[in-house]
Amino acid sequence: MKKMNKQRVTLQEVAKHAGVSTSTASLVVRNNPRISEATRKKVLQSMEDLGYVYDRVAANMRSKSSNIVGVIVTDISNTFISEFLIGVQTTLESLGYTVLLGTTFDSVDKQERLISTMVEHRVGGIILNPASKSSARTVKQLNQIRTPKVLANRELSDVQCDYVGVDYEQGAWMAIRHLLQKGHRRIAFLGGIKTSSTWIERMKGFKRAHDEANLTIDESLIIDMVPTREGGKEALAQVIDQPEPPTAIFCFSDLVAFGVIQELSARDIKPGEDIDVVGFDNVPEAEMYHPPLTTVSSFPRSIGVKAANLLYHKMNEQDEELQRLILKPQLHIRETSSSS
Amino acid sequence: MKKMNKQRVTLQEVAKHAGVSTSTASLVVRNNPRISEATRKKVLQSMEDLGYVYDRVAANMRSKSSNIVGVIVTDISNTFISEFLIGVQTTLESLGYTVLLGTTFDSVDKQERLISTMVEHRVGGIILNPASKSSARTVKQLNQIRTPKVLANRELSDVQCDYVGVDYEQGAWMAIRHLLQKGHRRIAFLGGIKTSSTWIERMKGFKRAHDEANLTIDESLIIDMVPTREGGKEALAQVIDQPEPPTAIFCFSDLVAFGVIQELSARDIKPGEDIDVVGFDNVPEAEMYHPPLTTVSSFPRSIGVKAANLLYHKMNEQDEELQRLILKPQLHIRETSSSS
DNA sequence: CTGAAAGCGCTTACAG
DNA sequence: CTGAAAGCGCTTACAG
Repeated sequence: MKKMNKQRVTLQEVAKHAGVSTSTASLVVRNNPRISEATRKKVLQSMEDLGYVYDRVAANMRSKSSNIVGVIVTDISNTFISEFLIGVQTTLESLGYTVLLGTTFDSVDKQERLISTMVEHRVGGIILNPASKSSARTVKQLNQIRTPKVLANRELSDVQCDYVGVDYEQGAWMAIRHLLQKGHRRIAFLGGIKTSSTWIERMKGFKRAHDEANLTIDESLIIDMVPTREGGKEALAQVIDQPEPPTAIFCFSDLVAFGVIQELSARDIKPGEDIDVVGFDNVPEAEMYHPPLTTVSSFPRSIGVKAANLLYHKMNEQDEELQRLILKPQLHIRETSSSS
Repeated sequence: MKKMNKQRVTLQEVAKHAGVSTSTASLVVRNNPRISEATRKKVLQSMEDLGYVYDRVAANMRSKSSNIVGVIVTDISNTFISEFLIGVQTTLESLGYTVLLGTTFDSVDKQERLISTMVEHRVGGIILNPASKSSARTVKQLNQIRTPKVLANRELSDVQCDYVGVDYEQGAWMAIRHLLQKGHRRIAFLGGIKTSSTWIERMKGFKRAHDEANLTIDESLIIDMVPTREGGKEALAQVIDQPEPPTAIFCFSDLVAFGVIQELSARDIKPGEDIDVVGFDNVPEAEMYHPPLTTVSSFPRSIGVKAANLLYHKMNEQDEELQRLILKPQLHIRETSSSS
């Protein structure tokens, strides 16, 4: 809580200096066209002379509006999220909004507090990339707040809310079908939290591809684990020493895949030769990795852009209809699954 | 600009409902201890009953304070920056502040606009990771604003401001000395903008190490280029086809090094065998890269934490003394320079 | 320990 | 096209 020592120049002082009323000065700062050119110039000159700085806080307060948007994400160090955030930011900024950022690190408690903080700060809208274990309490909280909001990357059932994300099921299906076509019959699915919609959707695709090939899934090859590099390592360790280890691995995310590959290398197992690995997200590193990682594009930046635009509409129109925007994923076949 | 349709419950209504005065209610929300337990309970109950949400905007407005801090960075997709941002965010959040985020993408114009926006939003303080080409105008703007501010990662001469960063000179010196000890005599320095303090500091270390070994620097081996993967590729291309190519490469950042390695691979030159490569930053990918990259730790997260703490002090004490916090870097020798 | 009044710096009706 | 007054939802002195 910082006390401002130096007091600001107010619009009133500007008005007095320019010899006009405060309301006239107010119209000038807001570029209202019904002010004569002469008056406008006079006021602008006074603003310059006095070093006036517009006070958006006071303005927003009185007009009961806000050009701040709250954006809550799980983890900025995750490339997928930072790309998403860039999409959100650039779009909102170009629309004249500024981003109030919160990071949950996937903690539901933190998420709850951040949502409250955002509402207390009277943001005009909220874009939320929900924590993977978002609970019934979160749902209740979200349904209560009247601030326009958009969910991104992960859907929450029972929340009446617009949503932007990728068709995870389709992405997983494409990846698995690719592996099946290569002749694999024992495919592991590593990483991700079983209760999260992002995992469930991938699982559907995983299952659908198996069903279409008349294959049953071996549950012991499905390991639920935090979607991080460490999680990937750990999940791999659990699956690789089985009597019948998998011949291919579908990873929840590229980050998980990097952990998996690292652990494979530590065991002298060569990805792309001894075992196939597929990731999800197509982060920039995937292409540069050694070996380059087969993965599914999920277009985080586009998701960000679309989420921002959607929120913008929500904020500026009384449009009641909920929207769900689902982007189509794309499979990139690289060396971790290219040898045939 | 979003108009709030549903009107909020005000503190006045809460007070009336609880049968106390507004000022008493105000003291309750601020946890002032001089309110009796009975009154407090009554008011809290009314808040609950009415679904009251504290309005920080109004509170900050009246008390002329702010618990929002503006953080302006060059690029979130850069791992160094996102790590820095995590340090800043977690620290500020634990101190009760929320972050208003701006990204300049290294554009000075954008930076200027973002600083203005932050000030107009009356942030309590600003943490700025300056764009590399920050101009005299930026300096003037920064010196004019009275908001407490801390510069991070890149120093601006002529700006009266606290600063937190790494000892880039020392880091570069360590890297070059390592290469010289390995017997290299023609070391290139690729990437980075010559006018930025981060480049200048590295150059000093580069030069000092050469001086100590009584070696002169070949200017043709120093290529100024945007510090990105692309910049690394391009810089390498300029230097590798010389009649006397370098035997080792010192890169401005790990990102540049990744570009350099990629371009080397494309030319079938093996980093760590045919040519040595050293990066700067020690991003998480450096260790995972193929081959693992020798690099210098610059501790972005610690920089973020320290910048946030420093700003916190600036905001809460009239401490006039400017501080410069310079972290010591650390050299990590890995495969791109380990064979001897 | 509690209350009535004024004010933070704007914008919003409403007059002219 | 411009002005005087009221008010956004709080907190701040100042009384009691």
